Amino acid sequence: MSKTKPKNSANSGLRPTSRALPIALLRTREHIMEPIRPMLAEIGLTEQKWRVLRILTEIGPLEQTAIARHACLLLPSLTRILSRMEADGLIRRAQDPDDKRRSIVQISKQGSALIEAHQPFSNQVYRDLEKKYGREKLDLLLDMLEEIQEIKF
Amino acid sequence: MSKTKPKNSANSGLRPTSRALPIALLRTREHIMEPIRPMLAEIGLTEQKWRVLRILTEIGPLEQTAIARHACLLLPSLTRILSRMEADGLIRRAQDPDDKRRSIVQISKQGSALIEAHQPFSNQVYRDLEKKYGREKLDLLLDMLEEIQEIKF
DNA sequence: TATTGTTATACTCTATAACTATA
DNA sequence: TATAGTTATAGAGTATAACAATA
Repeated sequence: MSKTKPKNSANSGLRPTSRALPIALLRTREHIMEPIRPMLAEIGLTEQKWRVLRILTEIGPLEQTAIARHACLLLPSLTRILSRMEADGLIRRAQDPDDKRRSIVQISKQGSALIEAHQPFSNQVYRDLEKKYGREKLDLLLDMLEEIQEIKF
Repeated sequence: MSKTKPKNSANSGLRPTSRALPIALLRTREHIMEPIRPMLAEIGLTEQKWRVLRILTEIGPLEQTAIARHACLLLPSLTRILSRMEADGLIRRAQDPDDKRRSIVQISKQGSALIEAHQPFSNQVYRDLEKKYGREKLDLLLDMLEEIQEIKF
């Protein structure tokens, strides 16, 4: 019934790390990613590249500043990542004719094929999570996470 | 009432990224970290070093394998991080007399002082979050995150 | 034989600033 | 003047393997 308190020494008034949101989010993410990482390693994609492909699949052709925002990447990082992905044939870049500073990034057939080939695995991981955690609770959690992201600090 | 669906092209049966838990967790964490990062930069700590200090404060002297697990770091990364932190006087390492393979890491006075000096800021960020998001909801969210971390995949 | 931690290596990401081209 | 993206650079983290010391 009663939770065991950490028997610590110098913890004067600081929340335990399990109740510190940034750390809790990180640990949860690491835990969730554990079964997913071997799959990404197998198809030779970093998590970052994977996110870029997912976002391009979801939204469609997109300028780089927007991709960086959606994928939680800095623009200089994205530049390098996209160069490599373009060389690997996963995406294409084209100058925006209306604003020549912009370049529009689009997923390639090969990139789409990679996403599609992975989809059964991804869905299976998700179903497993639904089964072990509960569909409604998972849905609620995703709602709650979205709501936090809308807060202005 | 009805949620607006993303008007995308090739999104055949894949969850939107906002409903993919690893991405949602990452975005939420980035959003939360935004006001915290300038503070860390000011005191010259990376997020990783900050986590190590927090964990040592919470649990007390700890061997490196355990720190790595709690802080979501690989052991080789931790080795380098601790070397630097030891040189900077933030932690101390001592060989475990009972098992000479192990080394026990302990936070130093200077490290504790850094944590303490930061505490008002940390608490303020947390209160701000409670105020804008709701204390009960935040507590529920932390409970839910802890529960996910206990799932066996 | 297995475990703790270190070292080595190659790759990747982060963070910041300076820069180019365009608006 | 401001913005989109690139390049440069220094620092840091990731991932894997090999290793030494100890159990």
